Amino acid sequence: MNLSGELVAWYNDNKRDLPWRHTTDAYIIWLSEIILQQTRVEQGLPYFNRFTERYPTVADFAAATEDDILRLWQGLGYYSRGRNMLKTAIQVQQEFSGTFPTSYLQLLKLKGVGEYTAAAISSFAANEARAVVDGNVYRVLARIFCVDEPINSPKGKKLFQGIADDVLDKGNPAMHNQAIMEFGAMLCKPKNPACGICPVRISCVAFKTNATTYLPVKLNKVKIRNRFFNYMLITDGKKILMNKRDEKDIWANMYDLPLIETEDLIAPEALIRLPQMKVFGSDIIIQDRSAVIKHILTHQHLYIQFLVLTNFPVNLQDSWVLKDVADLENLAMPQRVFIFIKKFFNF
DNA sequence: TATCCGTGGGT
DNA sequence: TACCCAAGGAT
Repeated sequence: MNLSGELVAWYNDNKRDLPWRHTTDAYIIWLSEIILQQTRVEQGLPYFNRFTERYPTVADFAAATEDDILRLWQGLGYYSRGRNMLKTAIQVQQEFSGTFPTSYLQLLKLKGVGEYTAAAISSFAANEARAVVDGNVYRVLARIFCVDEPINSPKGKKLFQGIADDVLDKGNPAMHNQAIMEFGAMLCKPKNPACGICPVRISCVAFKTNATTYLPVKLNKVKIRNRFFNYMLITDGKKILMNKRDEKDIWANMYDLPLIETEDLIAPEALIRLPQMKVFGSDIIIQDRSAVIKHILTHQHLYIQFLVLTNFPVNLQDSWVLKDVADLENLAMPQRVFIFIKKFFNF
Protein backbone atom coordinates (compact mmCIF):
# COMPACT_ATOMS: atom_id res chain seq x y z
CA MET A 1 0.00 0.00 0.00
CA ASN A 2 1.24 3.50 -0.74
CA LEU A 3 1.69 6.19 1.91
CA SER A 4 -1.71 7.80 1.42
CA GLY A 5 -3.38 4.40 1.61
CA GLU A 6 -1.62 3.61 4.88
CA LEU A 7 -2.60 6.94 6.40
CA VAL A 8 -6.23 6.61 5.29
CA ALA A 9 -6.42 3.08 6.67
CA TRP A 10 -5.06 4.32 9.98
CA TYR A 11 -7.52 7.21 9.89
CA ASN A 12 -10.52 4.98 9.37
CA ASP A 13 -9.58 2.97 12.45
CA ASN A 14 -8.57 5.86 14.71
CA LYS A 15 -10.35 9.07 13.72
CA ARG A 16 -12.17 11.20 16.25
CA ASP A 17 -15.86 11.79 15.75
CA LEU A 18 -15.97 15.53 15.08
CA PRO A 19 -19.10 17.42 13.99
CA TRP A 20 -17.59 19.13 10.94
CA ARG A 21 -16.75 15.72 9.51
CA HIS A 22 -20.43 14.96 9.01
CA THR A 23 -21.12 17.66 6.44
CA THR A 24 -20.12 18.88 2.98
CA ASP A 25 -21.70 22.30 3.57
CA ALA A 26 -18.90 24.69 2.59
CA TYR A 27 -20.16 27.33 5.03
CA ILE A 28 -20.03 24.96 8.00
CA ILE A 29 -16.62 23.66 6.94
CA TRP A 30 -15.34 27.21 6.54
CA LEU A 31 -16.60 28.02 10.04
CA SER A 32 -14.72 25.05 11.47
CA GLU A 33 -11.53 25.76 9.54
CA ILE A 34 -11.27 29.39 10.60
CA ILE A 35 -12.01 28.52 14.22
CA LEU A 36 -9.36 25.79 14.18
CA GLN A 37 -6.57 27.97 12.78
CA GLN A 38 -3.77 27.86 15.36
CA THR A 39 -6.27 26.36 17.78
CA ARG A 40 -6.64 22.93 19.35
CA VAL A 41 -9.74 20.92 18.54
CA GLU A 42 -10.74 20.76 22.23
CA GLN A 43 -10.55 24.53 22.53
CA GLY A 44 -12.38 25.27 19.27
CA LEU A 45 -15.16 22.70 19.53
CA PRO A 46 -17.48 24.61 21.91
CA TYR A 47 -17.07 27.74 19.77
CA PHE A 48 -17.97 25.77 16.64
CA ASN A 49 -21.14 24.57 18.33
CA ARG A 50 -22.09 28.07 19.44
CA PHE A 51 -21.47 29.62 16.03
CA THR A 52 -23.36 26.98 14.07
CA GLU A 53 -26.29 27.25 16.45
CA ARG A 54 -26.39 31.04 16.39
CA TYR A 55 -25.66 31.36 12.67
CA PRO A 56 -26.94 28.26 10.83
CA THR A 57 -26.36 29.79 7.39
CA VAL A 58 -23.90 32.24 5.89
CA ALA A 59 -26.82 34.67 5.43
CA ASP A 60 -27.42 34.61 9.17
CA PHE A 61 -23.75 35.27 9.74
CA ALA A 62 -23.69 38.16 7.27
CA ALA A 63 -26.54 39.83 9.16
CA ALA A 64 -24.60 39.93 12.42
CA THR A 65 -22.70 42.91 13.80
CA GLU A 66 -18.99 42.95 14.50
CA ASP A 67 -19.74 43.35 18.22
CA ASP A 68 -21.90 40.21 18.10
CA ILE A 69 -19.19 38.18 16.41
CA LEU A 70 -16.42 39.38 18.70
CA ARG A 71 -18.53 38.64 21.76
CA LEU A 72 -19.14 35.09 20.60
CA TRP A 73 -15.45 34.77 19.69
CA GLN A 74 -14.29 36.05 23.08
CA GLY A 75 -11.66 33.82 24.65
CA LEU A 76 -10.59 32.14 21.42
CA GLY A 77 -7.84 34.62 20.52
CA TYR A 78 -6.59 35.94 17.18
CA TYR A 79 -9.70 38.08 16.94
CA SER A 80 -9.00 39.25 13.39
CA ARG A 81 -10.30 35.83 12.37
CA GLY A 82 -13.73 36.75 13.64
CA ARG A 83 -13.66 40.21 12.09
CA ASN A 84 -12.54 38.77 8.75
CA MET A 85 -15.31 36.17 8.86
CA LEU A 86 -17.94 38.87 8.93
CA LYS A 87 -16.31 40.55 5.93
CA THR A 88 -16.28 37.22 4.12
CA ALA A 89 -19.90 36.42 4.94
CA ILE A 90 -20.94 39.78 3.51
CA GLN A 91 -18.67 39.22 0.51
CA VAL A 92 -20.38 35.89 -0.14
CA GLN A 93 -23.75 37.64 -0.20
CA GLN A 94 -22.55 40.32 -2.59
CA GLU A 95 -20.08 38.58 -4.89
CA PHE A 96 -21.27 34.98 -4.78
CA SER A 97 -25.04 35.52 -4.58
CA GLY A 98 -25.17 34.03 -1.12
CA THR A 99 -23.72 30.67 -2.15
CA PHE A 100 -20.51 29.82 -0.34
CA PRO A 101 -17.80 29.09 -2.93
CA THR A 102 -16.19 25.64 -3.02
CA SER A 103 -13.42 26.03 -5.57
CA TYR A 104 -9.87 26.62 -4.39
CA LEU A 105 -9.29 29.70 -6.52
CA GLN A 106 -12.53 31.36 -5.47
CA LEU A 107 -11.94 30.55 -1.83
CA LEU A 108 -8.54 32.25 -1.97
CA LYS A 109 -10.32 35.55 -2.65
CA LEU A 110 -11.99 35.47 0.75
CA LYS A 111 -10.62 37.43 3.70
CA GLY A 112 -8.92 35.14 6.19
CA VAL A 113 -8.70 32.23 3.74
CA GLY A 114 -5.15 31.34 2.71
CA GLU A 115 -3.67 28.37 0.89
CA TYR A 116 -4.24 25.91 3.71
CA THR A 117 -7.86 26.87 4.34
CA ALA A 118 -8.72 27.03 0.63
CA ALA A 119 -7.28 23.56 0.12
CA ALA A 120 -9.16 22.24 3.14
CA ILE A 121 -12.56 23.63 2.20
CA SER A 122 -12.31 22.79 -1.51
CA SER A 123 -11.28 19.22 -0.78
CA PHE A 124 -13.76 18.59 2.04
CA ALA A 125 -16.74 20.29 0.40
CA ALA A 126 -16.16 19.44 -3.26
CA ASN A 127 -13.44 16.77 -3.31
CA GLU A 128 -11.13 19.09 -5.25
CA ALA A 129 -7.62 17.63 -5.44
CA ARG A 130 -5.72 20.17 -3.34
CA ALA A 131 -3.20 19.08 -0.74
CA VAL A 132 -3.43 20.77 2.64
CA VAL A 133 -0.23 21.83 4.35
CA ASP A 134 -0.70 22.75 7.97
CA GLY A 135 1.46 22.30 11.04
CA ASN A 136 0.62 18.62 11.20
CA VAL A 137 1.48 18.00 7.57
CA TYR A 138 4.84 19.78 7.88
CA ARG A 139 5.73 17.54 10.78
CA VAL A 140 4.55 14.26 9.23
CA LEU A 141 6.28 14.89 5.91
CA ALA A 142 9.47 16.24 7.50
CA ARG A 143 9.80 13.03 9.50
CA ILE A 144 8.76 10.44 6.93
CA PHE A 145 11.08 11.89 4.30
CA CYS A 146 13.60 13.28 6.78
CA VAL A 147 13.55 16.81 5.36
CA ASP A 148 15.54 19.30 7.42
CA GLU A 149 14.70 22.37 5.34
CA PRO A 150 13.13 24.90 7.76
CA ILE A 151 9.36 24.82 7.43
CA ASN A 152 9.04 28.56 7.96
CA SER A 153 11.38 29.64 5.18
CA PRO A 154 9.96 30.47 1.73
CA LYS A 155 12.10 27.69 0.26
CA GLY A 156 10.85 25.22 2.85
CA LYS A 157 7.22 26.12 2.29
CA LYS A 158 7.50 25.51 -1.44
CA LEU A 159 9.38 22.29 -0.88
CA PHE A 160 6.80 20.88 1.53
CA GLN A 161 3.86 21.97 -0.62
CA GLY A 162 5.49 20.06 -3.49
CA ILE A 163 5.94 16.94 -1.39
CA ALA A 164 2.36 17.21 -0.13
CA ASP A 165 1.12 17.51 -3.72
CA ASP A 166 3.09 14.38 -4.70
CA VAL A 167 1.79 12.37 -1.77
CA LEU A 168 -1.84 13.44 -2.25
CA ASP A 169 -4.19 10.74 -3.49
CA LYS A 170 -5.90 12.68 -6.29
CA GLY A 171 -8.74 10.20 -6.32
CA ASN A 172 -9.46 10.63 -2.63
CA PRO A 173 -8.37 14.12 -1.59
CA ALA A 174 -10.89 14.78 1.19
CA MET A 175 -10.14 11.59 3.08
CA HIS A 176 -6.42 11.90 2.41
CA ASN A 177 -6.25 15.42 3.81
CA GLN A 178 -8.26 14.52 6.90
CA ALA A 179 -6.11 11.45 7.41
CA ILE A 180 -2.69 13.10 7.26
CA MET A 181 -3.75 15.90 9.63
CA GLU A 182 -5.38 13.55 12.12
CA PHE A 183 -2.32 11.33 11.95
CA GLY A 184 -0.11 14.28 12.83
CA ALA A 185 -2.37 15.44 15.63
CA MET A 186 -2.93 12.06 17.26
CA LEU A 187 0.09 9.88 16.52
CA CYS A 188 2.97 11.81 14.93
CA LYS A 189 2.85 14.40 17.69
CA PRO A 190 5.48 17.12 18.23
CA LYS A 191 6.68 15.58 21.50
CA ASN A 192 6.81 11.84 22.14
CA PRO A 193 5.33 10.58 18.88
CA ALA A 194 3.87 7.08 19.10
CA CYS A 195 6.39 5.53 16.74
CA GLY A 196 5.91 2.15 18.45
CA ILE A 197 2.44 1.77 16.96
CA CYS A 198 3.02 3.80 13.79
CA PRO A 199 1.80 2.08 10.61
CA VAL A 200 4.40 3.81 8.42
CA ARG A 201 7.48 3.58 10.63
CA ILE A 202 9.02 1.02 8.26
CA SER A 203 9.26 3.69 5.60
CA CYS A 204 9.83 6.63 7.95
CA VAL A 205 13.38 7.88 7.39
CA ALA A 206 13.43 9.92 10.60
CA PHE A 207 12.43 6.84 12.59
CA LYS A 208 15.14 4.76 10.97
CA THR A 209 17.79 7.39 11.68
CA ASN A 210 16.45 8.32 15.12
CA ALA A 211 15.84 11.92 14.00
CA THR A 212 12.18 12.45 14.86
CA THR A 213 13.06 14.66 17.84
CA TYR A 214 14.87 17.14 15.59
CA LEU A 215 12.19 17.40 12.95
CA PRO A 216 10.63 19.52 11.67
CA VAL A 217 13.25 22.29 11.68
CA LYS A 218 11.99 25.77 12.42
CA LEU A 219 13.96 29.01 12.37
CA ASN A 220 13.63 32.50 13.79
CA LYS A 221 12.44 32.55 17.33
CA VAL A 222 9.99 35.36 17.91
CA LYS A 223 11.14 38.47 19.70
CA ILE A 224 9.11 39.30 22.77
CA ARG A 225 8.21 42.76 23.96
CA ASN A 226 7.25 43.55 27.54
CA ARG A 227 4.33 45.90 28.12
CA PHE A 228 2.78 47.21 31.30
CA PHE A 229 -0.96 47.81 31.38
CA ASN A 230 -2.52 49.71 34.24
CA TYR A 231 -6.29 49.51 34.06
CA MET A 232 -8.69 51.80 35.92
CA LEU A 233 -12.00 50.39 37.02
CA ILE A 234 -14.44 53.21 37.68
CA THR A 235 -18.04 52.45 38.50
CA ASP A 236 -20.98 53.57 40.62
CA GLY A 237 -22.35 50.05 40.66
CA LYS A 238 -24.78 50.64 37.80
CA LYS A 239 -22.59 52.24 35.16
CA ILE A 240 -18.98 51.51 34.34
CA LEU A 241 -16.45 53.38 32.28
CA MET A 242 -15.23 51.23 29.40
CA ASN A 243 -12.73 51.83 26.60
CA LYS A 244 -13.21 50.80 22.97
CA ARG A 245 -9.85 49.80 21.54
CA ASP A 246 -8.77 50.94 18.09
CA GLU A 247 -7.83 48.83 15.10
CA LYS A 248 -4.07 49.04 15.26
CA ASP A 249 -3.07 47.30 18.44
CA ILE A 250 -3.89 43.95 20.04
CA TRP A 251 -7.54 43.20 20.81
CA ALA A 252 -8.71 45.44 17.94
CA ASN A 253 -12.21 46.90 18.30
CA MET A 254 -12.83 45.12 21.58
CA TYR A 255 -13.71 46.68 24.91
CA ASP A 256 -11.39 47.03 27.85
CA LEU A 257 -11.02 49.59 30.64
CA PRO A 258 -9.43 53.03 30.65
CA LEU A 259 -5.75 52.27 30.34
CA ILE A 260 -2.46 53.90 31.27
CA GLU A 261 0.42 52.08 29.66
CA THR A 262 3.80 52.55 31.30
CA GLU A 263 7.38 51.73 30.32
CA ASP A 264 7.89 49.62 33.40
CA LEU A 265 6.21 48.07 36.34
CA ILE A 266 4.91 50.84 38.56
CA ALA A 267 3.42 50.92 42.05
CA PRO A 268 -0.14 52.27 42.25
CA GLU A 269 0.95 55.13 44.51
CA ALA A 270 3.48 56.31 41.95
CA LEU A 271 1.13 55.65 39.06
CA ILE A 272 -1.59 58.00 40.26
CA ARG A 273 0.90 60.87 40.35
CA LEU A 274 1.74 60.55 36.65
CA PRO A 275 0.61 63.43 34.44
CA GLN A 276 -1.45 61.03 32.26
CA MET A 277 -3.59 60.33 35.29
CA LYS A 278 -4.98 63.88 35.26
CA VAL A 279 -7.80 62.73 32.97
CA PHE A 280 -9.18 60.86 35.95
CA GLY A 281 -9.40 64.07 37.98
CA SER A 282 -7.43 65.37 40.92
CA ASP A 283 -7.10 63.77 44.35
CA ILE A 284 -7.37 60.25 43.02
CA ILE A 285 -8.27 57.67 45.61
CA ILE A 286 -7.36 54.02 45.12
CA GLN A 287 -10.19 52.00 46.55
CA ASP A 288 -8.70 48.65 45.63
CA ARG A 289 -5.99 47.07 43.54
CA SER A 290 -5.21 43.71 41.99
CA ALA A 291 -1.97 41.82 41.98
CA VAL A 292 0.13 42.12 38.84
CA ILE A 293 -1.00 39.50 36.35
CA LYS A 294 1.31 38.20 33.67
CA HIS A 295 -0.54 37.58 30.42
CA ILE A 296 1.40 35.93 27.62
CA LEU A 297 0.75 36.65 23.95
CA THR A 298 2.68 35.44 20.95
CA HIS A 299 4.90 38.52 20.67
CA GLN A 300 4.23 40.33 23.91
CA HIS A 301 4.30 39.70 27.61
CA LEU A 302 1.73 41.86 29.33
CA TYR A 303 2.00 42.79 32.97
CA ILE A 304 -1.48 43.86 33.94
CA GLN A 305 -2.73 45.45 37.11
CA PHE A 306 -6.19 46.79 37.90
CA LEU A 307 -6.89 49.77 40.13
CA VAL A 308 -10.36 50.51 41.41
CA LEU A 309 -10.82 54.27 41.64
CA THR A 310 -13.54 56.23 43.34
CA ASN A 311 -13.05 59.36 41.27
CA PHE A 312 -15.22 59.97 38.27
CA PRO A 313 -13.29 61.59 35.41
CA VAL A 314 -14.25 65.07 34.29
CA ASN A 315 -12.90 64.86 30.78
CA LEU A 316 -14.02 61.74 28.91
CA GLN A 317 -11.62 60.55 26.23
CA ASP A 318 -12.99 59.90 22.74
CA SER A 319 -12.59 56.15 23.08
CA TRP A 320 -14.32 55.99 26.45
CA VAL A 321 -17.89 54.93 26.73
CA LEU A 322 -20.21 54.58 29.69
CA LYS A 323 -21.85 51.16 29.82
CA ASP A 324 -24.52 49.58 31.97
CA VAL A 325 -23.07 47.01 34.32
CA ALA A 326 -26.07 44.81 33.55
CA ASP A 327 -25.06 44.83 29.89
CA LEU A 328 -21.41 43.88 30.39
CA GLU A 329 -21.91 40.28 29.43
CA ASN A 330 -22.75 41.40 25.91
CA LEU A 331 -19.46 43.23 25.40
CA ALA A 332 -16.48 41.54 23.77
CA MET A 333 -13.49 41.92 26.05
CA PRO A 334 -10.00 40.46 26.19
CA GLN A 335 -10.14 37.38 28.35
CA ARG A 336 -8.01 38.75 31.19
CA VAL A 337 -10.07 41.94 31.48
CA PHE A 338 -13.30 39.97 31.31
CA ILE A 339 -12.20 37.70 34.15
CA PHE A 340 -11.40 40.63 36.43
CA ILE A 341 -14.63 42.49 35.72
CA LYS A 342 -16.71 39.34 36.05
CA LYS A 343 -15.17 38.67 39.44
CA PHE A 344 -15.53 42.29 40.55
CA PHE A 345 -19.26 42.41 39.84
CA ASN A 346 -19.78 38.76 40.67
CA PHE A 347 -21.80 37.86 37.56
C1' DT B 1 10.16 38.91 4.33
C1' DA B 2 9.77 39.58 9.14
C1' DT B 3 6.50 40.74 12.29
C1' DC B 4 2.12 40.83 14.21
C1' DC B 5 -2.08 38.69 16.01
C1' DG B 6 -4.59 35.23 21.82
C1' DT B 7 -5.27 31.73 24.59
C1' DG B 8 -4.57 27.41 26.82
C1' DG B 9 -2.40 22.91 27.39
C1' DG B 10 1.73 20.02 27.57
C1' DT B 11 6.45 19.04 29.03
C1' DT C 1 10.01 28.31 35.09
C1' DA C 2 10.30 28.73 30.49
C1' DC C 3 9.40 27.13 26.32
C1' DC C 4 6.83 24.86 22.64
C1' DC C 5 3.03 24.83 19.73
C1' DA C 6 -1.92 24.36 18.01
C1' DA C 7 -6.51 22.55 11.25
C1' DG C 8 -2.57 30.21 9.54
C1' DG C 9 -3.18 34.68 7.46
C1' DA C 10 -2.42 39.67 6.76
C1' DT C 11 0.60 43.28 6.26
